[in-house]
Amino acid sequence: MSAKKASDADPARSLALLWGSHSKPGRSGLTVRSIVLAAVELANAEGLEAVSMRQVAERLGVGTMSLYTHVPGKGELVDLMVDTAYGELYDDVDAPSRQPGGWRGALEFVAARNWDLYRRNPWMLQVIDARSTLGPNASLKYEAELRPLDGVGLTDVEMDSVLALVLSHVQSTARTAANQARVQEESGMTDVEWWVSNAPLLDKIMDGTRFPVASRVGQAAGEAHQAISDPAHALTFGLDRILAGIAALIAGRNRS
Amino acid sequence: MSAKKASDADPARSLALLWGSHSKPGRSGLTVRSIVLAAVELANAEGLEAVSMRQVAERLGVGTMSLYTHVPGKGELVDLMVDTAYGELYDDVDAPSRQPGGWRGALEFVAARNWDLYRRNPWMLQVIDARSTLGPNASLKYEAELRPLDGVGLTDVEMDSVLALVLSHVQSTARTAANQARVQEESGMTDVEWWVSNAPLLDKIMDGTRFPVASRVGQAAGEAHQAISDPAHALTFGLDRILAGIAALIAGRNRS
DNA sequence: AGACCGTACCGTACACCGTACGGCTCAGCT
DNA sequence: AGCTGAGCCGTACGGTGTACGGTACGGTCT
Repeated sequence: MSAKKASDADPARSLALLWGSHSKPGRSGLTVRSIVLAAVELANAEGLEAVSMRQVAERLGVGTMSLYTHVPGKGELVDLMVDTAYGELYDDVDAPSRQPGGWRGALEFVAARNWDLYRRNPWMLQVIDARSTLGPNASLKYEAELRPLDGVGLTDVEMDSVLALVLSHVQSTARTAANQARVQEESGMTDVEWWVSNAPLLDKIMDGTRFPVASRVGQAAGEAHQAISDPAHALTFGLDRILAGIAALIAGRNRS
Repeated sequence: MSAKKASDADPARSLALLWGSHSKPGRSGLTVRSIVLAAVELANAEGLEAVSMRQVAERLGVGTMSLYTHVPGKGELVDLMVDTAYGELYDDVDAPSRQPGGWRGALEFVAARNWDLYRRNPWMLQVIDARSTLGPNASLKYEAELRPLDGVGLTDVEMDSVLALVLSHVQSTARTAANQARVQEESGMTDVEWWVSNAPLLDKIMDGTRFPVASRVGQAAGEAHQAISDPAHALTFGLDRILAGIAALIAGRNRS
């Protein structure tokens, strides 16, 4: 009944690896660090689905099973990949706080940095949803992103909620963008090309009789964005609304 | 170079299946409909990863390869599953428009219905990100959700952006909730249990010296939600901010 | 009634995945 | 010089999607 499904990471093992000091070069140059780096490179070059133990090993010129001497399993390896990627985010823990524009400028900076992170490492979006084993870089990220919200009039719980909302928006938009890019790459067709090629069929489907508003709005949005969806626009549009909503909350807190 | 990666759906085939009238009972009772239904049941009962061609076939008391007579491949099957699930959403195309509270009440209704959809069919969250082949039910959904936004002062493009923002928020929150539930189920531990059991280690990590704000806020949020994150709270908190931001936009449009 | 044929059905096979197990090789210490 | 323990890895198992080729049956025409 308590099935251990498949390649799930053991949180305790991951934590130990994440915070431990692994510096045993071995006799064929294999290290936890080198394995994780190879896996990340592979993920960015050929997508997360290409990250198999066999492929990572091959990239390192090493037998598949050798990896298991340094890493308990694939799940833990993925946890390590995530924290490594988080390391790119901020130069130091006060980078967001240093931004001009107060909490608003800081949140815009945080959103932009996270957006860049996901654009550079699209594989994270397929992985984050699994769990969040908090390694050193993830912890630093949390601290760095919370600091500019400290002392603006929000409660501690509200600070967490506000940050979570902004991050959730960025992640969701980045996911859409990544999927769109992937589909285009796989099909070799841009959104526009796909749309015009399937237009006759879609016209029959989306006839203005049954779906008047949808066909009108879909048409307008499609022409405006030259695509089914425009992630960059969705990012700024959504962020603007969200920040306005947050500003109202803060104003209310400070007024009372 | 133009690699067909794995089990990706061919959009054209999916569209044909989605809109076509497939009603050929075959000689062992096998139908596109029955296959899709079995797959959805399986996904809800044992998770999306349990939906393999073999398992679906077994559930139907049929050989694995027999499915391929009715469905081109797994990708297309998943597309069919998604549109089937969308069928649960609204009784008719004017259900959201009938809600009290104007556009705001309608959007809250839309958010609630989509939230329920994802809670009932968590597998959709692992699938949606793949692509969005628009079947009949998806089209009806789009129309139903846009109608209450028609004539409130937004441009057509803004209507699309506003709806996308709300749906994106719900989906993102539902994803977090589903992952949390899955982790708890797999580990047999609630968030609280996990937290207290890993507390000593986490205390050493999140010491108030290096991460003062994070440890303080994390503590407060954890105690308030009795979990690492509280999806239900995140849903309403975020929706409130977003709707406030949208209200500001609409007010600006109507003032000018 | 008998023959035919298209389609539904399915058994087998292939290439991939994660990883358990057991054996080999060699660095470093005694 | 000899031993030991750790690094390394070849093989094997059960899972995946699906290509291929063969079987068996329902409906139609003679």
